[in-house]
Amino acid sequence: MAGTAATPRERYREQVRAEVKQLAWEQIAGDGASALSLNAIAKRMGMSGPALYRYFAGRDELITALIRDAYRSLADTVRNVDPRDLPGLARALRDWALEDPQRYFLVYGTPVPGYHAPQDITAISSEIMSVLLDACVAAGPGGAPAAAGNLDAYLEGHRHWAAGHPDARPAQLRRALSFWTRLHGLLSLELAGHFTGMDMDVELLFAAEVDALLPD
Amino acid sequence: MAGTAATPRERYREQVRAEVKQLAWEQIAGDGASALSLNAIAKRMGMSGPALYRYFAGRDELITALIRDAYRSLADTVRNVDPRDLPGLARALRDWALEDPQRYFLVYGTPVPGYHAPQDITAISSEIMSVLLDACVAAGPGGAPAAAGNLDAYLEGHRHWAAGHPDARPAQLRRALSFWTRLHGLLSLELAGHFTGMDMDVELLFAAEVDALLPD
DNA sequence: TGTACATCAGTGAACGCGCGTTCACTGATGTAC
DNA sequence: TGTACATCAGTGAACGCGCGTTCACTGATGTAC
Repeated sequence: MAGTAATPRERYREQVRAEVKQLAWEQIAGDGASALSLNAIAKRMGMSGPALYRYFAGRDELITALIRDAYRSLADTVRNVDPRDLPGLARALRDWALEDPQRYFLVYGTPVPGYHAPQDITAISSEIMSVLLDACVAAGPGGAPAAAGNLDAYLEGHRHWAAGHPDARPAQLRRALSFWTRLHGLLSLELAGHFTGMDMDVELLFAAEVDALLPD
Repeated sequence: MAGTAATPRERYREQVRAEVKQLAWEQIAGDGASALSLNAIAKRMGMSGPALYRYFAGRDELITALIRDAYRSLADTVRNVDPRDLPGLARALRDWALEDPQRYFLVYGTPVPGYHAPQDITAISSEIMSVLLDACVAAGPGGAPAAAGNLDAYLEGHRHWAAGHPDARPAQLRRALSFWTRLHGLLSLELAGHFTGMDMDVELLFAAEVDALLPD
């Protein structure tokens, strides 16, 4: 890796940090991010509460690390997909979300009260968006030339969020935005349990929505 | 109204209950539902904590009442729209969401940890869905005959959630589901602040998505 | 209209809990000569 | 290889806080005769 050979102490430090995060995720998986408690984690590790302050400056730093890891994990996941395979990208996103719903919510759900993301996290966020744009451009030309309300014209003037893709046509930008928002809508409703009473095969809905994004 | 004439005491009770809920909403608007505290509300009312137990059996009952009111409010809002005006319905939903983001999240967001909705709330939920279905049927026949993965065939066999609409065609059921999930995707990402860094006119995106749901 | 009683709103003290965080300290591990 | 010192992990006590909830009680409001 990038760093030089780690001393045993450094390796031990990283190991304990990882274990803390691991237990934090288990805690979050149960009751959500707002239930995260340093003392509870310490207890499960067989240590006393203050010991964790050797590894994290406080609760906030731990949450930040978790959120960063979640973004990083998603970014790595989508970058592992063939950049020309839009349905594959959708499937990867879905699998990632179902693997750990609370992790998904930490990224795209209700914001944690009073928390503001540091800059490196927003960087990972646009890395994800960039992969999405790649796939949406590769999927071919966009569909209908212009949607109502001249959205296409607007997008021509507001494509700063797609800075790495000056070649993308407005219809392809639209496709990326729809991909993102539509799939998030389905996933978040599913993960929140809003389909449970409906006896609905969400995967089928998901596939249909992906299909609607592809050229005829 | 339905009840008989209220005694002064009964009226006072309702008044205090309403004030408690009002302050609870203000608290939620700031820090989300998990930050709701009975003691804090009592303090803001100039009363001592235990006094609230005259009006709510506990924190859980208060949250339940708030969630019920939120669902009720949304149901009333959508029922106030011309049942044939699908774009109007979309606009009403959007306005309602923007009016109080946390109220929207209480209905469609990350579920409150450890909370299970009582039956009357799921009833209101299907009331909302029913209005949606009305508008989606009235909007005309569905678009393309069948999406990929024979979703239409599946929906013919799984339309129990649309019990009040035996006349609705599969393409119209699809339209309702897309309406719900797509607009939720946009709204929840917007309310969670995921568009803020993008300099994006979400209302335009919203209008375009609604447009895409209408027959050509 | 007045008296006797029941109902109910609200108080204040208390319980037990878990939280994040600080601080002074003990022991073990590593480093330098 | 051995000694002297510095570094660092982890402990235990403590602080202050706010939480939900219970309990016995006071005082005011309503009801019945």
